[in-house]
Amino acid sequence: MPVSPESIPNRFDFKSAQIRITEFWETNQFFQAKANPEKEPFSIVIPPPNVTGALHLGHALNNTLQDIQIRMKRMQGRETCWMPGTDHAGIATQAVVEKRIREHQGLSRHDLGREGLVERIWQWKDEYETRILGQLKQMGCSCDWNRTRFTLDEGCSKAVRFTFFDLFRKSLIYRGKRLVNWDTELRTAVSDDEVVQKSIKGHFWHIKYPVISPKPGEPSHITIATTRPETLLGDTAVAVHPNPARALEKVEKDLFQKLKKAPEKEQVAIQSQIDEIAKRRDTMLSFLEQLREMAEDGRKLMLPLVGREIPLITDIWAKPEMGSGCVKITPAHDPNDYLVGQRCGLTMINILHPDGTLNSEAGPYEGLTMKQGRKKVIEDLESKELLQQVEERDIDLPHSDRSKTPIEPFLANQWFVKMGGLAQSAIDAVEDQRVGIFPERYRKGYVDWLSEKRDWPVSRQLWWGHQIPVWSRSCASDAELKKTVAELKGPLLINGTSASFQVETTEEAEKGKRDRADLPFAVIHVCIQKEGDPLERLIEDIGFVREQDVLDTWFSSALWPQSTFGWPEKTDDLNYFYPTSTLITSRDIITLWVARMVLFGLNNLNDIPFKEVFIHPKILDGYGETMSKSKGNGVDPLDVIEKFGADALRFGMAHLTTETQDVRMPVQFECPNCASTIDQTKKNRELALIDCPKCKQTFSTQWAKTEEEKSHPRGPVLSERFENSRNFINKLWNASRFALTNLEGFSAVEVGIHEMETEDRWILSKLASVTQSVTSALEHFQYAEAARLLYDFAWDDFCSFYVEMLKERLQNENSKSIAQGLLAHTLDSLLRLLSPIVPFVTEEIWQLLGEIAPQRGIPAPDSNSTSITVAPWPQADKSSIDPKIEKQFSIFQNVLAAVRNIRSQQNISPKEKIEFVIRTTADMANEIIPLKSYFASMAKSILIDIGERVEIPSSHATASLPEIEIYVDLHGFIDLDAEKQRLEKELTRIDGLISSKEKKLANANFVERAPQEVVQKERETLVQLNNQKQTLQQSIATLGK
RNA sequence: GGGCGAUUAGCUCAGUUGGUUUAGAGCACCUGCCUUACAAGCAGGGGGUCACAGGUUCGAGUCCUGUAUCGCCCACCA
Repeated sequence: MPVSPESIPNRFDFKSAQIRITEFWETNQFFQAKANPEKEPFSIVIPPPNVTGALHLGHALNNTLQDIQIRMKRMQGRETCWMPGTDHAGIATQAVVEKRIREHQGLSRHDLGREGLVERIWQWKDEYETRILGQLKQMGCSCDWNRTRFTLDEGCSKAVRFTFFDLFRKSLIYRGKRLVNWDTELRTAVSDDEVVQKSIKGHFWHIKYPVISPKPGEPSHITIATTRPETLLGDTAVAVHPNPARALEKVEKDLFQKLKKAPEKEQVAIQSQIDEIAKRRDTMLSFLEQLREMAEDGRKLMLPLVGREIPLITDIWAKPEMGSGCVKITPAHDPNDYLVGQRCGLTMINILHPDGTLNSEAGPYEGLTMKQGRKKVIEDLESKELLQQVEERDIDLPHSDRSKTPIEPFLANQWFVKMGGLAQSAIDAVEDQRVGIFPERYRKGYVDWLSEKRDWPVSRQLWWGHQIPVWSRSCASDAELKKTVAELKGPLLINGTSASFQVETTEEAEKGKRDRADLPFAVIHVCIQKEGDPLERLIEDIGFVREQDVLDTWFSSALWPQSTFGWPEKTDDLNYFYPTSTLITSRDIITLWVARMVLFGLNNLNDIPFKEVFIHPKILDGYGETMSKSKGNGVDPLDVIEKFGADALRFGMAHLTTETQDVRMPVQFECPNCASTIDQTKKNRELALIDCPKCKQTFSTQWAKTEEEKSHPRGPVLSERFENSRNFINKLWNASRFALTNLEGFSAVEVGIHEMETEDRWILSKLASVTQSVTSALEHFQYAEAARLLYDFAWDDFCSFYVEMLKERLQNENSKSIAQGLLAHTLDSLLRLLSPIVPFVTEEIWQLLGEIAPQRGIPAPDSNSTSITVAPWPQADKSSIDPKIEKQFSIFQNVLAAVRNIRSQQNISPKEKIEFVIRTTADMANEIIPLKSYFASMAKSILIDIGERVEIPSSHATASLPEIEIYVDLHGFIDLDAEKQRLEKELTRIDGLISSKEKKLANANFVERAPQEVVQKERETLVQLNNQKQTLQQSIATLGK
């Protein structure tokens, strides 16, 4: 079928191409991976997106970068597996689904029950998983879709259970009472990583605690200050520092140290702190010492409102430099107080129900929420005149990242993973480079975080997740304990191979403080390795009850690289693809996810999960804020694909991924009525409706809720950043369109170097360099560099020069065949190099090219392949790299630019043909002559003479390059003023250069100490510049006549 | 409080081990072009004392120190 410009549209129709090509890829199963010992494997597991919602631009970036690696490696001949899947995202997903059910039906999870809620979440999951996978496919991600996994599926669940059992058996998992971050809304503990600090306006209450029967000279009450007065209901002590004098001294000393090093402007503040300490020493020290003695004397205080006697104790947590110097201790509701409680053996009183209301320990306040409780406590204190003072104060309060409600520290039973040895193994893996982290600066955060070796709380009081495979039973007495253990070991044969048990002695029992009958003596926990093991029923029969809590989402995510390849089974896939090659993710989950994958990989398989990790940037909006749907500044990748195409999205993403992290991307609304763009501001991004300033019509945003609002067409949030990429793809499309229309009758022939023109050798030299550097850039995750190299090569070298130059040759039957060969070859290589980044447009062109030029290649013909996705990656032909040719070509380019510049400055119509001569050395002339015909085609300028002696036109414009003088014949229509201006501007520039060179060379130090070749070069340049100056001066003088 | 990063044109960003004729691109801007691959294009142009102050060096956007501003992460004051 003949190809004409008319048969191919002049814009790449990405919409239809994407659909067609995606189908083509799927039908041919190009992305399916099989363990194949003949080939070297390359595997990546996707960071499984949460099924909480649709993918955003950050995901688009993350997955584009993975796909580029995958596609390149596939072309490089590796057996390539990109494992897709999604994450159940416990808290996050349960929270959104609960919220929705509450909003739509007014029901809580307790109305639905566990099974009901979980079923609803599965529905949600199905919906969003489909959507997410669809988005990935639309982006062109070349995952092996047959392998798609989910962190709650059977295989992952098995891996979770086996891992849990293994750790349990090794006593690396234990249950303990800990102060946890309690989310009262979701009624679950959340980890530290799911807590964010928010500054809010609050108060600082000073409350008087009466001293019980004070001795003469002793105070009648002690004042403590608190931001959370309601917690006093759970107070079990008041503390004072054991050595207030020393503590003050130490603080003072530290401040002096700091003062010495501090910059001037901070010194005043530090000095005033020092003064404050001194003042305290005078006014308060003796009082604090008196309190210390009272504490040592065992004095007690009366807890206001509750009427409980609490001890006055000494503990270093009390800071004499702060507040009143005394601090109330609420061990069950404050992390620091908890530690004090442990140190001093204090009773821990939990005053909260899991839903955040006060329990019976709060006496008359029972049933109130914390907020109501605070109000009532304050009122009561006021009426009893125990409130001494109230200050306004900004307080940093921890909030749950999920429910956005304040966190209540809460004492609860939780399961923990012991991190000591596991963490150390993960540290070692990175420190001895078995796992490489790029950019390297992220290693520090990883190592530091693991070095803390804080035990990992893994239980969540949720319903959506992996239920903890532990059955527990309380024993009221030592006898009962012994009997049950004997039963487990005996008839039930629990010996650690597929089931194991632990005995948890309760703290109360340990301390011999068992004064409450409802507290057990001990608890036995049984962990069973396999789901559905008959043992589950057997132990339930003897009173064991399954743990209701589920595991932290990260527990299953941490197993992702192994569970998806079949672990705990020893599958061929696992053997072949594990450890995976590369992990590409964002920096906020280096600790939560990356570190834990490493330690679980080492624990389960005694091998790292991946060899290298690449941390990519974050995409921010124009104000430097993170994009998110809740702010209204989020860009939906599908909107970008809709408007600019998937390739433009991908190329744009690659282009953004520089070593310098984080990219600002100003975003705009696009008016759906007139397609004009409206810059997004912090104000308008929160509006449901926006009036287009151009067409005056109204459009809606993501915030549209009411029917009225939704009746307006939706205006998507986009970024102009992708326009350039779209244009580039179209440029590539049109260059290919040109090539296709000019390759008719093409047959691949062997082309020797002697048959080539200068420009052929030049483009091959450039192509070889770009092949080399693009390959290296991508292998080192330098995406922006790779995109830039390809952009410049395609647009500047290939389109602007090479294709332009071929136009003439393709008209000539004699030279046509070689020109076609080079055109086909260069385009072919360019397409392949671009294919990982822009797979759709390159595939589309590849198919068209395959029809008209089934064979291509230089020097020898090479056959096409069915799809560019499986075509071999171009090899750089290093023998083509020819600096001499490149130099020669750049001289041509400079002359061309000079002539074009003269044309433009002289306002010569593009249609007007002009003539010019070049005065230059014989050597230089030889360089230029082979390319001289192109001055005519590319600048409508005929080079009529060149050499050492040429006839200079009487009326001319001049340009002066190193060793080259250009005289453009402007007989008659020269614009003298314009020419004079141009020359003088050029002269000023040259003069500037000359003086800087002269200055440099006049410096004796430079001449003596700099390398001789540098000095020599400067000297030559100076001579050159002076020559140019002379030419210019002469021309100016001539003009004056 | 600890750690990390950034600061280059109006905007968003490049700038490899210090040395090409005195910093590049895209967008935006100005001038001229519908030149049969591409107006999502072509040709030309204007615009930056590389945040500031010191230092090292023959030579600094690039290396070192300090300052300022911004951002992120971690830990936190009853």
